Amino acid sequence: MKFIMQCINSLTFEKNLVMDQERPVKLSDISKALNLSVSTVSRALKDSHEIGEETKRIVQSYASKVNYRPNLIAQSLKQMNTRYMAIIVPEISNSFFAEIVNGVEFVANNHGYHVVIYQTHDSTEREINIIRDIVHRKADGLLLSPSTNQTDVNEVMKSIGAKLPVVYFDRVPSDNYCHKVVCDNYQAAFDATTWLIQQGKRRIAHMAGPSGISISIERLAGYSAALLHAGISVDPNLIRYSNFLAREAWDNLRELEEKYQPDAYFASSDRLSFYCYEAVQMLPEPRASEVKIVGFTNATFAHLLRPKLSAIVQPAFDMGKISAEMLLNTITKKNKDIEYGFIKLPAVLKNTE
Amino acid sequence: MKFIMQCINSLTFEKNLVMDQERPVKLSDISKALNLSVSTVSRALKDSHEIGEETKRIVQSYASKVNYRPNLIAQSLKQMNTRYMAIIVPEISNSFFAEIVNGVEFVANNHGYHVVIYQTHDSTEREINIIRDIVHRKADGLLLSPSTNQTDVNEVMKSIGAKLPVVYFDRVPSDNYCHKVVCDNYQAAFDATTWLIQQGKRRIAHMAGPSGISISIERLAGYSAALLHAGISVDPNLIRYSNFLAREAWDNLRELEEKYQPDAYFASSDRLSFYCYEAVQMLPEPRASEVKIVGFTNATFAHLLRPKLSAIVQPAFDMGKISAEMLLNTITKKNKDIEYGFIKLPAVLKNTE
DNA sequence: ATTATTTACGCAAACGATTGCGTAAAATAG
DNA sequence: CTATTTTACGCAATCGTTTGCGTAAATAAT
Repeated sequence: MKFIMQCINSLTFEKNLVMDQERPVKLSDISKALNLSVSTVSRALKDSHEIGEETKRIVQSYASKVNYRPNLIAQSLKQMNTRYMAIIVPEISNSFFAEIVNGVEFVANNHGYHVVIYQTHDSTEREINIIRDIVHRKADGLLLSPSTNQTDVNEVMKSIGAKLPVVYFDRVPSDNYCHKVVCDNYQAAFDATTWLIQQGKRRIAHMAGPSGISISIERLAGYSAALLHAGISVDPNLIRYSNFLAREAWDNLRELEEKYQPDAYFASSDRLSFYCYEAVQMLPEPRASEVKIVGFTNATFAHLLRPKLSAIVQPAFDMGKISAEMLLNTITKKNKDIEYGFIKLPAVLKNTE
Repeated sequence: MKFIMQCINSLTFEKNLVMDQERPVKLSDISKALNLSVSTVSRALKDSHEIGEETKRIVQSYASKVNYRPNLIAQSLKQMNTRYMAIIVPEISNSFFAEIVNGVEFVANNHGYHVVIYQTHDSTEREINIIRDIVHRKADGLLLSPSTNQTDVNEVMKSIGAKLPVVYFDRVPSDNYCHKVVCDNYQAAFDATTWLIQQGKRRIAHMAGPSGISISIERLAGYSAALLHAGISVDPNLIRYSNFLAREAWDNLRELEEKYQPDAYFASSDRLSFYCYEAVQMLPEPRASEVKIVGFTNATFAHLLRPKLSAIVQPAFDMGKISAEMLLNTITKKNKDIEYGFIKLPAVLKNTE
């Protein structure tokens, strides 16, 4: 019995081997089999009006019988488009960006587009290489959240020019000659800070992201406005800029704790939120459980933390959807008059018990 | 002054517009400019021995001057390869898979390959469509961790046959006619369960993944072996299979708590670990802090949870690296005799205080 | 000096599709 | 019944490379 099974497997295996030799069927195969020209077959398959109904039926049924799939490489070469869009994010493991990607995929797939995901790991050098490569591979469009150091990237983007439709999201350039999708960072930061104030906090530290990028600026502005609105002066000592290296954030946190002992933290990014949380948990009680933290994060399990990490949750999925829609629009009406879009979505404060 | 700036910007803008009209330079542009044939230019650029040294220098320097980049689409069409590999994962926001992707990228990029990431969101239908699309787009290879329901996927993979080199990772088929990279799930589960036993736990529930897939089977085996090794009988009531829907896991957890009140949980996946943790935290004290949990997870911030979530951490980055290396090997020595590889890496238990 | 061999390049056919144009046959118009 | 239009298809160029083969000129061998 076992021997028989062995034989069957072996047969299946050989059959597969034979099938594997077959190359994918192409237009000329169909044209030969049906005694038609390649062009007729091509047109018949796309239901052209120049082809007789009868012929179309024959071609289409034969094509589906032999499981014909057009060679996308050849199509791309001829049509000068690839039907895929690229998205560049710092890190896919970051839930915020993962959700954005999901939103993008949702829209793109519905339009027959593919999404190719790239990670910069917050390295400008990688980012530039990626952008070059995307251009090189002829992506139809790019969704971009530029990494920390913007100047070089801008240079590259300039040199690419209108050759590649681009939609910026999250971190966006300040000028208005581009498509942008963001959340209302100012309002979110204002709300978060106001909430901390309502909890009785006064010495609220702000762990900001790299200075100079849009999100840092807007979140700082919202934080400051909330303080001033509550009649609290803004203490520059309580504001710390960190890039995305753990080291820098930790140094900032340690110094804040040593010198200023804030009674609350407002963290400007996912990673900063968790660094902050970790640093505070390492403090001796009762401070560890008294210091309140609110931070930008879309991490799915943030609500599991005790004491709580209050979270500003961005509508990442929608941001992704809208970004992709904007990109598809500019891809399809290329060469037409460009109308730059700027979408701002609200973020919500959660885990405030 | 502001007016002048405006003008400069305007000028730059127009200049860019002009540049944008330029299409990318191609071989024939170079050949015309240098009065050489296209073939000579092509060969000169790849340093062919059939071209005179002098000519090569001229061509190469001119090409780099005009910033020539070969059209990858055309190259792909001609050479019948695309120099990119696809990787299919359930969810990129899952740190385990994100790390795998990073490992894959690391190796692939070093070999001039691109990595295109696809998500199935644990939908077999999506998975099949993705695989078809990957074949369609002529990826050079595929890294695959098949989703829950394997049969349909196997069917598709069969029909693809040897046309596309594939390396399986994490969740792998049982047969030996394929390349596989996994961690030692059995040993990891054994260690985790043994640790719980050492903590004095006896009624250890196992939240298993979908039955039938490799990781579930091996982890269950390790769990059972550890119990038996400690002289504890395996109670089937304490073993619950959940697919990746939250609903099912929650029902399982509720029933376990109502009927059996385990004193520890061993969770078989990232998501299950967190569901488990959440469910236990919702129990009344003192159970909430007495019940110990250990689960497979690579989440970077798992160590922040209190009470602790002990974690079995897989060497995801290395798994990714090795998978990519295996794939590159089979891509390059296609048609040669295939030697199937099976790599098993150790996982480690962390957060055990 | 004659033949054989390199050397250094060009011609043209691929790769697999798309598409403008040309043209028989069929249909309609005059 | 001829003239014109429409229908239904084929030819061949094209997208940008790569590569087998052919061949002059230059060099080497006899």
